[in-house]
Amino acid sequence: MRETKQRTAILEFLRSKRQHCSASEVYDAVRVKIPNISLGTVYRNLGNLLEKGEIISVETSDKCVYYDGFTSSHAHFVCSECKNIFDFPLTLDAHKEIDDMGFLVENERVVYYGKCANCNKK
Amino acid sequence: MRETKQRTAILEFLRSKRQHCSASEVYDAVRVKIPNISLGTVYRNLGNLLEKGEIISVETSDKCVYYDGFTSSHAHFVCSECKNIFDFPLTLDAHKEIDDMGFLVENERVVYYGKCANCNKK
DNA sequence: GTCCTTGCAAATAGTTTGCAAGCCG
DNA sequence: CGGCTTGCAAACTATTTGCAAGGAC
Repeated sequence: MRETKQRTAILEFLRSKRQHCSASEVYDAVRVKIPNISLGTVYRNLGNLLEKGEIISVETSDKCVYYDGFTSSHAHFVCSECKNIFDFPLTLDAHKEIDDMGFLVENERVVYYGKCANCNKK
Repeated sequence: MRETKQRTAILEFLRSKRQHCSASEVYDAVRVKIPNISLGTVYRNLGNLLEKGEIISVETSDKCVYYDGFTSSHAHFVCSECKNIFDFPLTLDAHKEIDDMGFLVENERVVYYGKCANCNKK
């Protein structure tokens, strides 16, 4: 994978922004630095980075995919009210039972849906 | 929610088929019984049933959503090799810590990606 | 009869892709 | 230089939606 200013900018943005972003949010943000970058390039790079494990993705009930530059295993909580996404640590032995059956877990995605502490109070 | 033959057929199919299906698989299956049912109707009903909690959905790395008529909480394992989706029970206290922080978990989605026991052997 | 639901077809929208030009190594 | 990468725009594809006709209650 070659290092290009486009790819670097995308990765830097996702890592600096401690929040989950859709492709078009990444596009808008990176366009500040590289005004003529194209959406296609953003998608291609997000795909590459995902494949190399440099970023991860989260599916919400929205139709679009969210990307996250913080890759260490963690669970996501999606608030149905304020739409924020929160991070939580993952319980380590969650898939022990599955391992024991001979399955190889390469990746796990844990997403909780509900109301965050703040919205739940109201 | 009115009971229509379309909705009944869709739900029956998803419940009888102990497997996860995309909208178009549901469409194809239901079309055997109701030849002139439309894809739009399938999508509308899947949406309704999802909202009422009569079915659940799974996102895989594919771009389409899979539906499941077996609604009791369970985790999914998606095999990257044979593309099959396996069900596993969920550890019950997985989100205790999140509850304790005042968050309300209404729904949880746990998906493991990797190689199933069979493909892992090869 | 009311109004939710359907079939149809057109519209959306996120994402992917083909291609010629550009740039990294 | 070679070939991965880009910008652009057109193509795709899953899903949604407007509308008039149909059917459940």
